[in-house]
Amino acid sequence: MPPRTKKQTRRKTERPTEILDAAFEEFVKHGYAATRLEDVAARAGVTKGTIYFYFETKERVFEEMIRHASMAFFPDLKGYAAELQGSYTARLRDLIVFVYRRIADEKTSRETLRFLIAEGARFPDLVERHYDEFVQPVIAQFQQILAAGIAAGEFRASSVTLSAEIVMSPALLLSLWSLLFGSRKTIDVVDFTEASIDLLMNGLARPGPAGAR
Amino acid sequence: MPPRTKKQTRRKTERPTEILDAAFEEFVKHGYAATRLEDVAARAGVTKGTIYFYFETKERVFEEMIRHASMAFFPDLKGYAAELQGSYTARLRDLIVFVYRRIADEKTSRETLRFLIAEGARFPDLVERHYDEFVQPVIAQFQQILAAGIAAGEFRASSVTLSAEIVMSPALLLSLWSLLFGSRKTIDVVDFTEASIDLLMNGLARPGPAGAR
Amino acid sequence: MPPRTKKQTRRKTERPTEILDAAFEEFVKHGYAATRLEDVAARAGVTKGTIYFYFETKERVFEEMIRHASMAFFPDLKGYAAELQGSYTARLRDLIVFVYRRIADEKTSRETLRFLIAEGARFPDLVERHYDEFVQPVIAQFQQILAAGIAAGEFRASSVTLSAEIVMSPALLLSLWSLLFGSRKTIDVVDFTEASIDLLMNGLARPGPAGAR
Amino acid sequence: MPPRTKKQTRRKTERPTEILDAAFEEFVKHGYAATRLEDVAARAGVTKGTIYFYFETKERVFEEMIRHASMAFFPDLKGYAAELQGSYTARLRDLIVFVYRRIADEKTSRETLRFLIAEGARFPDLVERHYDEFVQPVIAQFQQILAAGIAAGEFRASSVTLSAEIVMSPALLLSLWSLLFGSRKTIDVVDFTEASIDLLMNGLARPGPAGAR
DNA sequence: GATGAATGAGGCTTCATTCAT
DNA sequence: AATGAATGAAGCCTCATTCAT
Repeated sequence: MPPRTKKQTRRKTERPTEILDAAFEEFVKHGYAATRLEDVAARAGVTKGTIYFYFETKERVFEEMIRHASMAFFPDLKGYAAELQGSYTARLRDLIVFVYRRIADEKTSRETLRFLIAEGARFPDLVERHYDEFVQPVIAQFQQILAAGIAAGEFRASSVTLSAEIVMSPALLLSLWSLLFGSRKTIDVVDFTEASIDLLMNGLARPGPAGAR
Repeated sequence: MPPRTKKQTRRKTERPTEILDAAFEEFVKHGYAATRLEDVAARAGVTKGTIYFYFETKERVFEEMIRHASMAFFPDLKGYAAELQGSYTARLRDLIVFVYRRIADEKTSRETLRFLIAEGARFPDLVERHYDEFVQPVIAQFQQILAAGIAAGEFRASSVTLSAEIVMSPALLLSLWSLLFGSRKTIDVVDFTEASIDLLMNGLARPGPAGAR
Repeated sequence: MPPRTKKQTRRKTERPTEILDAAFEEFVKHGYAATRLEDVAARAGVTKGTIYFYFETKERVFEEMIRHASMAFFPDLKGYAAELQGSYTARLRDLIVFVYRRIADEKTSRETLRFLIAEGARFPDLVERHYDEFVQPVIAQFQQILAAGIAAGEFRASSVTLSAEIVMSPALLLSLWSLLFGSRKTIDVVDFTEASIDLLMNGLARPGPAGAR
Repeated sequence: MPPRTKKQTRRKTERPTEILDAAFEEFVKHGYAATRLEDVAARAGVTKGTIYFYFETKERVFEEMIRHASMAFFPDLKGYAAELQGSYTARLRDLIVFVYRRIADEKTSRETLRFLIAEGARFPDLVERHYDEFVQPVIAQFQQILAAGIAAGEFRASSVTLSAEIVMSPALLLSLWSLLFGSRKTIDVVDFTEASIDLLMNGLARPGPAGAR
């Protein structure tokens, strides 16, 4: 097997990915409008023309980049949730830790959130897609545990319906915080998560004889 | 004093404001980069040149517009907080309703959040300023009530410190939700707020003999 | 009256015309596609941007240039035809000389013909407009004289209808000749016109007792 | 010889022709500059690279395409003219019908005319070649009949020299008409040809006692 | 012979900014 | 104060051309 063929082949297949990776970095640095495709090309080690060989327009590059970047978000969500064991309290905690980490800690999901907020109006399909693929499923997982926990008598059944969105709120705040203040004002993710869980678990707990916790 | 002069004067004074109002609308519609100063001028009923009479650059227009838009956010926060009465639970609830409404319900603050997320890297001073003027003070108010409530034995003293940011999380999620999905996926603000308060109050409550609530 | 104002005013009014004149020259030299708007601008003594202040796209420049160039074609056709006097033979001759000169001799109409042939598919409206404003009226004038001449017994009434287009044919051949061969293969316009007229007049003449001529 | 080789060979031989045929269609549709070699390739069922295997540049493709297209114009002109019989009037009529049909009726010659008019400046050799191979010979044939007819006393000897170009004029007008107006404004070719011949024959006729016709 | 990935010069178009009036 | 004509830098995109396989 001659190395050339291999390299060529690898190239042809990987070029789009390399371009999208480069695009992610540049779009993160400058935002959609201020990013020059020429810089993306340079970062990817190709020239302008090559980008247009694989993508029709700058908008398409952006769209595909988002698609590419979000592939790694929750490939395992369903599998993870399905394997959760123990009390619902424990399951909820595990899921929270898992999801918070993904949302708040990872640059990719954080910056994708920024892109969607900033350019959502220009790319409504992307927003829609993210809702269907990530937001809705995550909420569904939380909802399921919450409902099961209530049914099992482990969680308090409130007069008002606790929406799963509330459970996710702190994670989004962490993400937002990072987007806005970067490293200038730091919130300790672990502490913050713990505090959120603490509050939530107490809020969910049934007012039992000794404050079930 | 002839009426002309008066009208003239009024005009002169209001021009910058009119321009900034127009700028807000255009920047909301297209984002910073995609907004054309010409459109801002047209919306304000002036010509491009006029904008440059009042503002040095497009960036300045943007900055001033944010400044202008955020003037109305919390002019009364301290006054409001100072007048709060009743149990700390009641005070906390009142403050939450007050703040949530401001953050989640008003287009101005919502879109300002979008601007800061989208263009914060280009305008770090604006972000800094918003932290100092709005984020920090709001947090401080919450912190204060929380601390007082704990001191008074009304709130549970947790092993982990409940940061005020957590209390604000649901409001930001509402805001984000609106920024991302607009009117497509609606969350009922009142219900959501009630549920958040319900959860929070239970989470804060001391595990008393009968589940204080 | 200060000279500045005058110059300014003159400029504002004449700029589009100056640009179109420059455009004509450049389009003639290189054709539509190969003409660079930057060269047009340079020739007009302005910069690229100025062209876009007056015209939306390159296509618009082209269209307007054609419109502008063709203004001078036959502003006086009807007036000229109306003033024709003498026998129909004489009138026909005069009209032929008048029209041939315009079509065959003038660079403007010649090059416009080239533009329409070359780019007509891209600018169907222009072609349509030229038919309505120039082709059809010219034909009508010829038709009228021919009909009147026949009615007056001056021209032979043929079994086949002599269309006016035939009368114009030699003029178009001259024009084409010039477009194709430029100055390389010259046809003497005056001689050619005379020969055409000679042939036509004999062709039209009634086979009278002594060969009316 | 295995069939493959045969097919292969046939292919190899026909490839350039297939490409030129495809090029003709594309150049007709979009003109020289706006035609993409990629589209030519696609139409020919090959890839861009293949075109460059057979032709050096786009200009060469164009030149060869014109050469190829014009092969079928008048392969038989001399033969045809040589075989003409009967009176010179009859011969002239036959030649006219023959030539008009070729010039006015066939898409290939018509579009070639358009190419020469549109791009002649860029390809002066092509124009020269067409003059030598088609224009001049056709004119020569007409000239010959005309001269012979005059010499034979069948045609009138005018004081002005009747150039053969005049005889061809109506055919070119038909061609032009089609180039400009396509099928929108139609001229009936047969009627028009008849009328042209009618006029010409009368114009050429000697003013005999009874108007020879 | 044929492919198709890659190149890069070149041109159209946009728009923030200037400035004479 | 305000206008609006004019500028020119900058970026997207096209496509003829090349070349390794």
